[in-house]
Amino acid sequence: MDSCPGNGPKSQYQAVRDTLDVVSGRWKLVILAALFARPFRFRELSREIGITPRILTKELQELEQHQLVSRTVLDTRPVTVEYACTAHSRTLLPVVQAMSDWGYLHHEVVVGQKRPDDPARPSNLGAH
Amino acid sequence: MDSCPGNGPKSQYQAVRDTLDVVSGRWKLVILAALFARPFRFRELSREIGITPRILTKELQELEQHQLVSRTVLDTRPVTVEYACTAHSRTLLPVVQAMSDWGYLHHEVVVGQKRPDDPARPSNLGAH
DNA sequence: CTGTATCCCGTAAGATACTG
DNA sequence: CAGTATCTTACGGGATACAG
Repeated sequence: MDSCPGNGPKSQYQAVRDTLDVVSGRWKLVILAALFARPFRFRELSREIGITPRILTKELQELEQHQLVSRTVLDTRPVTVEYACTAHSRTLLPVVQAMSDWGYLHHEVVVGQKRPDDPARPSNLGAH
Repeated sequence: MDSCPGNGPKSQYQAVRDTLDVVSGRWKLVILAALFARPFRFRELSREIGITPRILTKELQELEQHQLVSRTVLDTRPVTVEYACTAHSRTLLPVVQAMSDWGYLHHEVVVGQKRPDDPARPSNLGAH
């Protein structure tokens, strides 16, 4: 209420910062985007998005601490681990969706052309 | 469509990455959030969000290169410079809005209480 | 006031190899 | 397969002082 009417002026920035603190780096939102589609096993996820094991481990641990991914050890032979999104992480879907949408848009603006496999802008994030 | 039905599987991650490449770091989206409310002068913006001049310069330059902020030199004495959001940057509003919303939500979840000045969740981003 | 110039540090993140 | 251990590099980002 210092300069602009209405409410929560600076806390608005703080809210953005709070979110950035949780999904910082250039991997967490990509990981979540993948897990929104379907669960993945460790190695599978690693290859899917092109991230090295070391980084993936760290990112997944941080996401787990924030209740944004679930880790399930499957009783297979050899043991496999499945990572999936959580109810809480699903509240981040609008963020990921908005970023995904904008990524397409910006690509068109900058490159001036659409991507090959882009029928009519999917939006199939929560479609598993 | 390697594994999941529908369309654009991996390009979805790529779209998120494209966006992250543009708004990376923990300042650009905060800067845009501020400029969505109203234009700011350099020093004013620096103080508003608590960022040092050096970083602010760099961030603004990068945003300018992506056509996400406009820089206007005002003929005052001494000279002042006004930064404002652009038409293109306004397309990022959903991203910033989603992040802002989630920041509030997450704060409530984690801290278990709302902020002082939070009547009913504002959403006054594009309200200038 | 609007920036720039240094100096400096912590950490994100990649490469590679290895263990259970 | 799921992860860990090092080692290394790049860069984001802060402090401070200075210039136009």
